[in-house]
Amino acid sequence: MLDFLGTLERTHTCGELRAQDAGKSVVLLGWVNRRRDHGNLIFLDLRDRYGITQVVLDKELSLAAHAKAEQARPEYVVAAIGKVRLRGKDVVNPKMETGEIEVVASEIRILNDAKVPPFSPAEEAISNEEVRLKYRYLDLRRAEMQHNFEVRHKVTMAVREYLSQQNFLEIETPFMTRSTPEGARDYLVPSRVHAGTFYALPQSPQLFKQILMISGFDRYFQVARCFRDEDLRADRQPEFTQIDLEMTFPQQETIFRMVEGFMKAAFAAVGIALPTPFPQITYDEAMRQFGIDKPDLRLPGLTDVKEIFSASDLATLAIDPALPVVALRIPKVGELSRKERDDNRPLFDTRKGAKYIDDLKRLEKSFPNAVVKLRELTKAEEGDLLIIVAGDAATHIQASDTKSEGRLSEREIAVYSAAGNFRVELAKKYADRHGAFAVTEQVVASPDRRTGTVDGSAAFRPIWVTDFPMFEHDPETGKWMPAHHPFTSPHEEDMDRLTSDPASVRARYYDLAMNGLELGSGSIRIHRQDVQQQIFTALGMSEQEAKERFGFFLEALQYGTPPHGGIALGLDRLVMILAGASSLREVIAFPKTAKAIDLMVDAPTPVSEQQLRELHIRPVLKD
RNA sequence: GGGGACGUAGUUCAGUUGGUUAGAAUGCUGCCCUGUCACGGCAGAGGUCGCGGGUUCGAGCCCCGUCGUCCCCGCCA
Repeated sequence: MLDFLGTLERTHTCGELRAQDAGKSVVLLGWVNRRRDHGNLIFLDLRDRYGITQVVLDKELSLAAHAKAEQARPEYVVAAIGKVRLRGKDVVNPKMETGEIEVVASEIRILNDAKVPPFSPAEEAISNEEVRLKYRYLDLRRAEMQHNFEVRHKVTMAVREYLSQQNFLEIETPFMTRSTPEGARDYLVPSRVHAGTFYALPQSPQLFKQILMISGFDRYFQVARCFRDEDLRADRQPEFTQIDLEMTFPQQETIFRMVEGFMKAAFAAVGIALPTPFPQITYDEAMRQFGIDKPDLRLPGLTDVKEIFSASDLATLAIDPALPVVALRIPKVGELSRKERDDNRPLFDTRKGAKYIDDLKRLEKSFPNAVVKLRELTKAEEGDLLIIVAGDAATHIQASDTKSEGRLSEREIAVYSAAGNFRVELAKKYADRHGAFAVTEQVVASPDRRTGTVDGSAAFRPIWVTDFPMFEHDPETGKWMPAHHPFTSPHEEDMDRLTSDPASVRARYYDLAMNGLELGSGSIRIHRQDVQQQIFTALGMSEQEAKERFGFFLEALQYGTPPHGGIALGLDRLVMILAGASSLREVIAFPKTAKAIDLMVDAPTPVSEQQLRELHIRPVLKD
């Protein structure tokens, strides 16, 4: 039989009571975490968001309460009414925050029972994700998940607080908006009122926030939900949250200072000191030094080692002399066996004409001096893994390769990114050996974060990546495509090369990366209609076409648009880093599977004929 | 769209070269137990080996297909 709550009110949470509360009469309400039944003596561990407190039932002291506790099972919801008692010296539990006390119950009320759960929220060991997602409410009861969402809340609050202090206004923008054929696939919402037309869920509030600048709001931000109908990854969900902001009259540095400010505040909110300002690197430098546009600074970058080989050496090794020769170094990995090296082969991308040398012993036999110089240049220490990456001479530079004064060509990028991706893969694989990632885990797990502030300078390595190329070359169509959305402003001094040498044009576009993860990106926008038109022209988009796609926006641009710019940061990814999680699903309350299914509510589902008819939709199903 | 890993008790997993009655731990149920805290002891229940087809005297194991979960490429900022 279940009991009524009656007028009972909670006096303390289950994580609150300490030695100095001994003697107090208390009412605890919570879930049965565990029950230890010793016959005439029963221990109930009562759990809520705040912690766990041991409740004792002594048959001799209270027969009725003891009898109730006998019926209690894991995840029952229970009220314990009684007195706080200091535990005897030999039964103090130092592993529990409330371990110095216990509550001697005079009355137990079972407020609700529970089916036997498919897995226990009391266990730390995690069940398989399919089960976790189906029974998400049980999964979310686990201490780890409760902690993740506390982190998420604190980070969000700190960001809101900081931006609000800096005069930013939080303004909401529509979920039901207009489909724009740029970027990702849209999620569509059919209109009932207008047959055959659709709203789209926003991939980001991009155009709205720019229009808010035109509207004179000066500083806008939003904790904004975004929707993209693309295939998922561990760090990609179909709906995700961005800290989206935009401001008028900014220099790039103005935006950096804002973001650094709220990042520092967000980290401080969870007890981590993050030094500012963040370092900066240009896109080209990032590619040269890390082979990737989201460098992980916790490990050494690439080293240019072309000089260690003579021209004839390069020829002997079948290395293309026109392309970069770089070394990657992973500390403390030790010498790899033949088998280990074989196993690593699939991690290297040879598709775009890059190759690598990982057998230094063999190299040393023919080129002893080169290896000596290699060790010098890379500052390698004993036991560091060194691998040389270069262009394969057998793959000839194709006519489509993009050569432009001062910029990296496609094939150069191919070599750098093959090296950069290999570096990342090997770093993941040998994480136990180099220990650079463990530093982050230690800070995340540090208990000192609750009481004070932990130094996060080695564990969290943010970096601004600036001056991305304005255009990307599409080898299939031979056309120049916008590397970002087409409202990104080019550098003013590169404007005259828009059509003559598009590859050389730098965008006023920047990314914030941290620990090898892209946290966010933004840009200084185009505020002049004539410049916008030039960009469309450079992209081969006719005036007519531009009007059809973005007419409303081009119209707005003509009514006194101030210079403006902004950024959007992935809140989920930020929280993921701070929670030490390896998937976004750990920091999103109700996430979707890799096939974009919600296993708990079972969505998506078919809908009734009637609903479809009202929406003027007829499904076309493949057999 | 493509590649890979996995799918056996509620859960986590083992299951030999294809062989007779599919195991362990944990959870669950019952009984016992006054200082446990992952309590302990005894007894017990619990299986469509994801699903469908095939090979075979015989399939959890081999083959084909299919579904689901995860990771990656493509895609996506």
